[in-house]
Amino acid sequence: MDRPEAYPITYGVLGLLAYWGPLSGYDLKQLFDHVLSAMWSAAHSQIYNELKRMKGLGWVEMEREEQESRPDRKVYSITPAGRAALESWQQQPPAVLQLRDELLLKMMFGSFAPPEAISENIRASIALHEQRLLQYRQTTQHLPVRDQPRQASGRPNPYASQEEEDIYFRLVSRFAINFEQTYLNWLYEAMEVLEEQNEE
Amino acid sequence: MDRPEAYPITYGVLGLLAYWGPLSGYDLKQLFDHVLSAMWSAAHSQIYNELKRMKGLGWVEMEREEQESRPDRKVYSITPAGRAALESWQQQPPAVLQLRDELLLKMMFGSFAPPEAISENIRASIALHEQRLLQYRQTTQHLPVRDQPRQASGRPNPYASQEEEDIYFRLVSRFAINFEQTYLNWLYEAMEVLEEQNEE
DNA sequence: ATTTCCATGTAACGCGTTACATGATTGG
DNA sequence: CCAATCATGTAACGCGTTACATGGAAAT
Repeated sequence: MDRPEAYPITYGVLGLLAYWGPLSGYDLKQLFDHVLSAMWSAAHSQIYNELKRMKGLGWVEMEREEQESRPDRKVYSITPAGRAALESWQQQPPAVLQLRDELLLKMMFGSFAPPEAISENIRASIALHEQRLLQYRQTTQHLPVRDQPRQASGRPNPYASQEEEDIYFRLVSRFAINFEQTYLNWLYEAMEVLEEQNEE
Repeated sequence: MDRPEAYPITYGVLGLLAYWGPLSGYDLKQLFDHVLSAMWSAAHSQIYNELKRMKGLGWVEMEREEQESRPDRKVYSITPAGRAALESWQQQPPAVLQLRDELLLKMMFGSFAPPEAISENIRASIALHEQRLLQYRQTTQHLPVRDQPRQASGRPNPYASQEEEDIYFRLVSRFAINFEQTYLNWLYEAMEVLEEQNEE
């Protein structure tokens, strides 16, 4: 059977190139951390690998920007073949969501831990998720400028206008915020339940 | 630097053995699918590997139950060393939550897809998560009987009574349900937003 | 008749993580 | 002074997934 030539993370990189325009590997890492971290994370090493893979597939092109006293920026842009691949991917059923959360796992077996250990873990988790919630609410900071050049062949995206494009971005941001709020509510509730239990 | 001798999934198996009592690899797979799937999934091949690893560490013991016309059941139970490892794990800070969701990734770049493709993906996702929500609401079906034998050396769990143990189980179940509800609400909202957009 | 359940494993493979490697510039 | 930012890669490693392997009993 054929092995797939690309994976979700490949399309994550490709999608960012389609949406944000030409970007370097470094830029892509920033975007992953600030925009996609809620649904798919990536190490910088992996991003560079995906760029190499996609260059081999002809989905992206690379142009070298020379710089002094720093490594040259290698700026990647999506090709027509890349756009076709992105569209084709969109028409295949997505893999099911996966959640991996060691805190939940520890909570599940909380009865085998000293009560202080659990409380401490919950406290740390609250701090973490409060911070994330803040970050999601002001995502637009620290993002590379979106610079989508018009090509001679017409609009690069045949499916949506600039405004319509933002609908998706807003929807996904909303999800990230909803999720963090739900998680935090649960953490606070867990904290209360466990405190009550300790008093009795 | 030392490589860790165990991973979250190792402790998932270990915790189930501590909580549910002696279990076979097959039982453990059922429990993972019905109890832990919300926070950590596992293939059966991996469970058998973890059991092997833990036996090498002395964290579990195996007893063979002979059967006719079927492979023998190998029933594993946790050892005192295993309990110590579980408790020690509980006192270390948990790794941060990770979410991987290809649907969200596709939504992010929804402007590069034919609108019908997105709607179709959302519909399928709604069906999936409605089903999961139902499952979480009636989890206690299909579970192996919990059979925690009293040992000569006293209560197996020094931290919590039977009733207190269930608090954690209930808290985590509650989380799974909250999560699915939040996800579903968002999916329905996304559906509406996209339908409105198509009408204009 | 065919799917599901019971029951246990091995083998191949690669995505994703962590660590290694380098080095000038800027801000606190 | 020291940490962070900018900037790009390679190497090692293994967790986790998918596929392979087997086969009787029971249910639909």
